[in-house]
Amino acid sequence: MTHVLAAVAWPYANGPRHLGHVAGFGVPSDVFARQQRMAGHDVLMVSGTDEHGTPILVQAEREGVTPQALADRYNRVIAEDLQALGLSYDLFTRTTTRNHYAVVQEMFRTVHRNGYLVERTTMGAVSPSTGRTLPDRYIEGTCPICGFDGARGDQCDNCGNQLDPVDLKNPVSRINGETPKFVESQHFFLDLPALAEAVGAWLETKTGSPSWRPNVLGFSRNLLEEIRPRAITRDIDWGIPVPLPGWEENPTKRLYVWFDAVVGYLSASVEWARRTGDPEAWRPYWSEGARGAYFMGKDNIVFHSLIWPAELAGYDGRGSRGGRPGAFGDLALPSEVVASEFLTMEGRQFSSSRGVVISVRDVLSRYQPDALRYFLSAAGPEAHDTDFTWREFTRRTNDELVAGWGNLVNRTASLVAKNVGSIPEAGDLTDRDRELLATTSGAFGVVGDLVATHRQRQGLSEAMRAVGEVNRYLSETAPWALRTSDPDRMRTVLHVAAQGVSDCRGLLAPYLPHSAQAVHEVMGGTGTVSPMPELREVDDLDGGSPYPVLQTPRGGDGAPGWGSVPVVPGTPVGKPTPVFTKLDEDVVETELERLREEQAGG
RNA sequence: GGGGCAGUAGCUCAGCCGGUCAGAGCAGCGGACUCAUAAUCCGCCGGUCGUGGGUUCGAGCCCCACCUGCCCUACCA
Repeated sequence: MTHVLAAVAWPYANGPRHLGHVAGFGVPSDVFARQQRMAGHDVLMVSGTDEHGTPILVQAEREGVTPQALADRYNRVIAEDLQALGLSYDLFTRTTTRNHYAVVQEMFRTVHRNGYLVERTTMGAVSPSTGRTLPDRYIEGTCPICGFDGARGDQCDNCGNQLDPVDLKNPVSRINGETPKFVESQHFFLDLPALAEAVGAWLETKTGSPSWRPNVLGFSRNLLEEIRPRAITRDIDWGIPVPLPGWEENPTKRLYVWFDAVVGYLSASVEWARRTGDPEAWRPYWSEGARGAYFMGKDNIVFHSLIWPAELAGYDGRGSRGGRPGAFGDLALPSEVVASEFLTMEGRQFSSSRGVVISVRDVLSRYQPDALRYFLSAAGPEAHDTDFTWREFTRRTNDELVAGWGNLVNRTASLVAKNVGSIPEAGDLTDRDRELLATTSGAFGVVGDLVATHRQRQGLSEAMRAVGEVNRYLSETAPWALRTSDPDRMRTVLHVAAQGVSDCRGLLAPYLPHSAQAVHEVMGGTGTVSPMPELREVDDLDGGSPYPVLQTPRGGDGAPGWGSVPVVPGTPVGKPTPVFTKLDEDVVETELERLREEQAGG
């Protein structure tokens, strides 16, 4: 038994999340966490909404609400969506809790005390009307190199050169059109060069690890080569105050959103522990022997393989300036950074502004969560970008999920119900029977290894192969033809088939938890085999406003392990109702039409 | 500009460290079966593995160049 921290990227609360988001961090982390729990590990899966930073501020102003009100709204929307998908967080919280503020400030103070935060004067763009930092990406102007008009502050999309916004000609704020002012400002920088050796050494230990994708490792190493100190404060009034005299009282200086967002993994662990009644319960998940798996999309790699490890190394005092850990003690760096590539939508990149988008909520309002989970697990962007199309979604659902797995459950349950009424006893097993049972029970080892090393697509394909084997077994043994000729043999076959279905259910449970539960019940089982997250309203632990959290009941009596569990003869099985809904072919056209309208209107 | 990924049957893709690796699913065609959400099972058809070089006894798998598409480049998973 190992302590496993499943650290899931924090969705940004400036709007509902779309399919690409849950393909990147959501489904893969849940498949992993569920499988690891079944395998007997002690898993802590945490996340929450990321609620600070400029985009939320801008969006709130556009809507005429406070940033907190905007964050409240989308925090709830996102939590509800993730719940509906069945993501089994032990705690899904948010970054505007007092607990989070306190943990982030403790992180800052200790890293500062250890000497890894340095103060510098910078020249940066601010909005003349508000005095806030204007991020590079919000500045537009003429490229000083190629003369292109639509260059952004950080990069010219025309010639591809990286730019410094100070050099842009005719710079204009994309937020309100005013001309930005470039002013000197004091900021704290995370001294990455002083931590580069520690981070580099940590990365080196991951070379050759089956849990690291080579491109993530390569990309991360590359980042280390040209490492520079990085500003972690901003001129903005929405964020966590800098906990130092002279700064804390200043309403226009706040910590940079990314500095606080990654600390969320720790603060959420702490919050989870405090809510269990044992405030120290988070520690085993953050100690050296624990496994810490971080899930995100590829655009987040830098924060998880560089910035966060550097913050942790600075906190622990592992950089070139030495130091010692703060109140949380020595904190373990991630053991693996699992990054997905991107999901595209009908051949185009997801874009809310261009209407190339479908929200998680929309999909779940019309389709079963496991159909979406199946598609994303079978065809998601695990190793490279992949495309979501309605045609392929419909095909995967109908031909693989419904016709392959759903039908196997249905035909088996139906045969048992009609001919016996309960799971029959097995008589003498033939070689064919043993072969099938060896295949389905043996698949646990293979699928488990694949999921544990983040090769979930292959894992699912192996699980579905087992499904195919059971279908083939039924065709070959044809129990329906034995009813009168050899009822004893029929009972044995049905017993073996029921065992095969049970095994497949277990193999698929991490991927398809909703239907695993349903299949369990169709086959006469009782109790919970797939715990589901619950949305609860809770009080802030430190006197802030109440808020919703997701929590998932742990273990329980009926929680099955990772392996074949013998079916119990005599368990009553009635006439089954289908577990999955087959999609009508016109779903494709309907959805494409919806998308076209979205683009026309958006 | 820098970095990365991909280019394998009509379609979507597997192919980990180079030696039954030329595969799977879908589509198409033919058969079987009828327990099951017209589901399932069997068989057939189908590819000079982007292009050109190189290394090797042997290369989708390694190296170089090129072509094409995509992504990241530090506040879109």
